[in-house]
Amino acid sequence: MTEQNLNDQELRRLEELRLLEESGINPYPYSYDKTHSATQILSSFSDENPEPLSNVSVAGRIVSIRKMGKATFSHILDSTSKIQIYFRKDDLPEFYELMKNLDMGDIIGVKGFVFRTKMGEISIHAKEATVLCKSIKILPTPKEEVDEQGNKVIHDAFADKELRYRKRYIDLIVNPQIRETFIKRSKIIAEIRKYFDERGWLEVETPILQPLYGGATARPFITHHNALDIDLFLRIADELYLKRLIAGGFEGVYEISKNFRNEGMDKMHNPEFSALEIYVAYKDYNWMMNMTEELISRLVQKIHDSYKINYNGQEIDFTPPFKRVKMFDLFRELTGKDIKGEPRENLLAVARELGVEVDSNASTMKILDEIFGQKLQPDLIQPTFIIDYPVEMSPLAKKHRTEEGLVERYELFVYGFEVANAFSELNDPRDQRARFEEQASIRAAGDEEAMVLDEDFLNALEIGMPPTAGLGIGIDRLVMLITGEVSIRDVILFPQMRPENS
RNA sequence: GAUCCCGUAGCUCAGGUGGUAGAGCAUUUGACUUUUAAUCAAAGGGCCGUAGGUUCGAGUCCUACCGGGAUCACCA
Repeated sequence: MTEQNLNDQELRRLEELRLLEESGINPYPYSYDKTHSATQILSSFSDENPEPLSNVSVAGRIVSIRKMGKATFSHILDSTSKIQIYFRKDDLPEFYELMKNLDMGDIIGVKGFVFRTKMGEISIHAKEATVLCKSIKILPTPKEEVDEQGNKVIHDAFADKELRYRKRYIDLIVNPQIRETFIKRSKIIAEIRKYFDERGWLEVETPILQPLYGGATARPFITHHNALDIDLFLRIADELYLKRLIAGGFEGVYEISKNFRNEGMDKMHNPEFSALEIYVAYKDYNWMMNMTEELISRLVQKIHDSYKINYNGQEIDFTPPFKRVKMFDLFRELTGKDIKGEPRENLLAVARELGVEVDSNASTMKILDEIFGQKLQPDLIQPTFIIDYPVEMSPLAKKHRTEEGLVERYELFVYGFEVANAFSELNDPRDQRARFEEQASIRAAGDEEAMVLDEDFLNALEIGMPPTAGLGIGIDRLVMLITGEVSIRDVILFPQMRPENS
């Protein structure tokens, strides 16, 4: 921060800072004893008995100032809410003088008594006040109005998305609804941990730097370890490590994992994102489906106090049980015929008939995926489990116990996007090796995203992994649904951005 | 990666067919001891994203680049 780069307002604030110090004030003191949060005061004040709140202290950032000569009204914002402070020159003459050198954005502590103003707002009448931090840079100044219907109207909101994402700390200060979103995100994750911990499953940490990447189909980020002089990959998933732990004897493990995928960014994708994976021994995908339903509906209930939410203008009902549909039954509904096991050429013809855009050399798996993605997935608005996928689409899932050519896998779709993916885990090492080899040939044919054979993971399966059910949930998308946000950037505190000065 | 749109004061935005920049909030000065988008009076504040080009003259027209958004493609 050089003085040349500052505008007139900022230079003025530096001058105020100097004046404060000159008058013996430390503008950056070490601590402050606050007795209450703003919310605690607002929710516990009673007009009949204000006595319990006759001597409180609060701290927060000045977000509005209305000076009226020898009295001033101001709102300060703490982590819970805004609260109005009433300053009278008669009550604190020295601080009142000092207030000339305070601005919007400064942080202060206030001691006083709680009362209700003529206009009906619960406020603190200041008896003592302390500067806790002087702000040099200017905050945006949105104004809040309450119209006749009692609705909040925000004027001049800080709305520039680029600035909001790059300077999230400003966004959090001036856009209270964003703060709410991230509080909800934290609650959702805490609730997930609580649910799993109650059941005795172990939260574990597995490597982010992996010598081989696996557990999903995606292009990885590559980095280099100097001491070992080897390239390492940032994980695209933690699946293969968690399954090693099940082989190692843990019966329930989960990890909330940052994964990294070197692919495009849009409102559904950020290069680093959070995923939950959980593996439970001696269970299958049917059991896991019930667990998923219970977990997700419970999360919605905890946040909304209801199973029904509104997402992007659409009511979504998370009341269990969720709809369950076999994938090929959906295909049958769409096409009027059973396309399971059809040769590639026939599937291609079906796709063309439906107007699905698909490359003529696309694999069987790709064609099915395209038909599903373009024709079926967008209509899966209400929570729906899609069950039993073709084996080619699922190299880590166990073959179906009765259906030839399928695996025991389901995905949960809500509002047209995938929220969860789970299967009865493949634990036959011979089959797993064959699937990896199949992936290798797909890779050789030019698909960079096909899975890489992981010999050590196969070794773990050869040592023996019990029957296991596994589940992955995209945390960011789940948070989007539950908080009503339509862009992943609004549920990630610091979304990836291109650097400003390149 | 493709297409379209955007970039003007700290913030939100105006700036027909080219003629050296405007408003509200914020800031400064003054008035005001229950206001709440406080109000009233006055003042200051701009590399108009960057670099070229056309022109007597560019915020405005053209080109490239930088950054962002939306849609599509790719992708869980």
